[in-house]
Amino acid sequence: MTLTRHGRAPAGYDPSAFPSFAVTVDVVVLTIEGGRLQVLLVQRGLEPFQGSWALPGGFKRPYETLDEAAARELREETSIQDAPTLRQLGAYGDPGRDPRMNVVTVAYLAVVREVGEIVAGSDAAGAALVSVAEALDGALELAFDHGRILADAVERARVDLEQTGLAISFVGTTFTLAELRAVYEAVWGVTLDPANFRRALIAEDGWIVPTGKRAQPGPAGGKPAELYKAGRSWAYGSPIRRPRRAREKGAR
Amino acid sequence: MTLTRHGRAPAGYDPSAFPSFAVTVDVVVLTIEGGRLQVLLVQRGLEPFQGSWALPGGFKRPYETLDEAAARELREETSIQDAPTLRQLGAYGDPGRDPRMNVVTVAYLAVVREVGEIVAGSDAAGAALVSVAEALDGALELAFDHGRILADAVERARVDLEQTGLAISFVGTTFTLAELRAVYEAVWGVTLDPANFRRALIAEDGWIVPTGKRAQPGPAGGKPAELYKAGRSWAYGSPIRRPRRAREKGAR
DNA sequence: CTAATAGTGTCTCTAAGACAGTATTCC
DNA sequence: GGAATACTGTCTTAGAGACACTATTAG
Repeated sequence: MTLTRHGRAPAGYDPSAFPSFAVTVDVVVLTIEGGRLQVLLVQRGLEPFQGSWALPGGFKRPYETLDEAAARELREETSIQDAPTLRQLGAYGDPGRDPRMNVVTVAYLAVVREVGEIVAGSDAAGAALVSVAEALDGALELAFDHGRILADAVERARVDLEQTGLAISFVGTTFTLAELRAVYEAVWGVTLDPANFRRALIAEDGWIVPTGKRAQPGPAGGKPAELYKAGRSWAYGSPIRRPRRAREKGAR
Repeated sequence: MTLTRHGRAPAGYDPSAFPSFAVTVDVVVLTIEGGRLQVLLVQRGLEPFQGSWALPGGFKRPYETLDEAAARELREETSIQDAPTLRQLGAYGDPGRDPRMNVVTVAYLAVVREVGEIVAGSDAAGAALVSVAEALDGALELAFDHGRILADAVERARVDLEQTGLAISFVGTTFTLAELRAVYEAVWGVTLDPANFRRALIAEDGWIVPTGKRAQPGPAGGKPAELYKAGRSWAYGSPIRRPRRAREKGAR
């Protein structure tokens, strides 16, 4: 048979008439630690990428959706049971991206407060949280095209931080305004004015709800910060806009 | 063999140990005609979607990238030889999305000034430009999950119109400000003030460059509009921001 | 002439941003 | 007390938006 105009096989198709692929799902798990954006990477003992780091991932199964496959991979490799912010980044299918076989991978972005216990697998030489800056500047050898995927994921996180309520996924159920501000500062690489940040959040109801409790001050002291929980408005967007003229991080 | 922790087959893998898929590429071609956003759809004579409309698309081949596959499909079905704005939307792999076989499709968005001659294929009962509003409100029966893909494409276009220089892809090499404004109005479904629109574009150099020529007025008369060409700044973004409080289209 | 479209000038109001000053903690 | 962090109040300014007005065409 020949391929039809649409490239799809008609009703009585012959499976040998079109190329077949393995389809995998890779997950970029981002979190904030020490005021810096971090990504979860695993190290594998397998050729031809022995010793290099890779994103966690695995095969899609025929009877699950892509979203379900990503959620399953996340559950299998971390102690994260439920990641509401698991979102698709895109598909990567360059020929030769996996030298062993014909693989199209679909990348996902997950944003979590903490990674928790990392589930050690049989073939994993290790797994670690790595600074995104380090992973992207070439200091770390990344397998496949995972460097490109990671770069795309970070760019997506920067956009979503402004367009969606992604920010609260980085913090716990209760948080201080300084913690929330640190999320924006780490992902965007900027410094935000604490006073204006607060004002944007309390200008309208729905962003933050006071709990009445206070956080413990750090070792250097300071006034104890109020603890808030997230309001309903995060379902629709973010109260903080990305600064047009980015103030360098650390500048004042 | 068993699947490894990463779900990938190790060096001496057995191809029968993981599920295989057909990978297709579908292209959402958007254009503006008559002040309305339109999409290119094809009608097919094949079961089980006989009589329904679908996005143009076809199989990815092993030795091309996904981007190349999308560009090839676009060339094969329209007279568009080169679409600089061909961008990936995402992957769609729900089980059963194609009842005939196991298919993961990767959707692309192309924005063009005009579709030109539509290349008729052997199995295509027809091809047409259809209003996006009509295609999405259920008036038209769309095959597979192409309704969802189209909805995602339109949402992406709305975002990219603000974040990137997508707008000039909708117009020709020279254009009037009214034409350019119509792009923003059609995609966002809003009415923009012509005066403020002009001001945003001439506030900085780099957005529009006067050609010295003037367009012919329409049948209703009016002052002939200056013809401009696009400046360099469109590579980095858009001078027009999406209105926060959307004025209804047609309101004044 | 009127209707229609292109283009100019100007006013108002909001929100971003800068920053001085106060409150409460640790040392 | 001083240093550090949390929080409040206020001023300035850039930009979005509204809209009156002028210019040039078709009929």
